[in-house]
Amino acid sequence: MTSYIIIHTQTITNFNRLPVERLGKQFYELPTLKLAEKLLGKIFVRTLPGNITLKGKIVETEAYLGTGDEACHAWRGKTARNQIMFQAPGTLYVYFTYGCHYLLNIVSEPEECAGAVLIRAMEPVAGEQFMQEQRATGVLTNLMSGPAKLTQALAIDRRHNGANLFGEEFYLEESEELPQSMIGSSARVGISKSRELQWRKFILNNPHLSKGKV
DNA sequence: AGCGTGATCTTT
DNA sequence: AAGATCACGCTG
Repeated sequence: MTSYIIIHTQTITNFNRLPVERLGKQFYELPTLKLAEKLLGKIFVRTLPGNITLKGKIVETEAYLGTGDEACHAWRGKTARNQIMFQAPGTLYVYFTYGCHYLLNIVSEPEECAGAVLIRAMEPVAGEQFMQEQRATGVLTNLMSGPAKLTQALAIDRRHNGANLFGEEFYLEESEELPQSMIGSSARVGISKSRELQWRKFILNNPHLSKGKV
């Protein structure tokens, strides 16, 4: 009799709070190209000191694979720069390029096997005010609509190379499954090698995609 | 369409 | 040691 009442109460509490699940390690244990698609629609969460929480929905990704992909930093093997790409799935690979930009990748493939998914664009979901200050613009579609824009909006830089998505500072939230009909593919942007691979994945018609291609 | 900016990798 | 390239973004 008593236990029945407790169960009833818990049910109502859970219903009202609509709990959001964080994605665990098994989520990242997918082939890189598959992971690049499954990441679309997921919510990337980044917390900062002072109770600041920034959230963005991933809308554009690119797959990079250590073997058979000359555009991948690790295609020739492990170096000081690319060693993070050989770590466990769910690790963050952040690198510096063009003298002023940081790019964010989520490491894929088993340890000692290089692979990663570049996060190319997000749609702001929370913390827009902080992002607007970081980016020095008020235009929402210009906050995270590019791989270097989103690291600036989220205050991500070389300090975060090697961090992972299983703590309080960074994690991914589950979201509704995205229908395959909403996913587009194209060649990756800004590379000269492996142009034939359609390894860029994006949510069709989303206004927060990076500029240039459809 | 052009350029800044600096780390990384390749070639001499 | 020198040179080329670069998973980009902004101005013009």
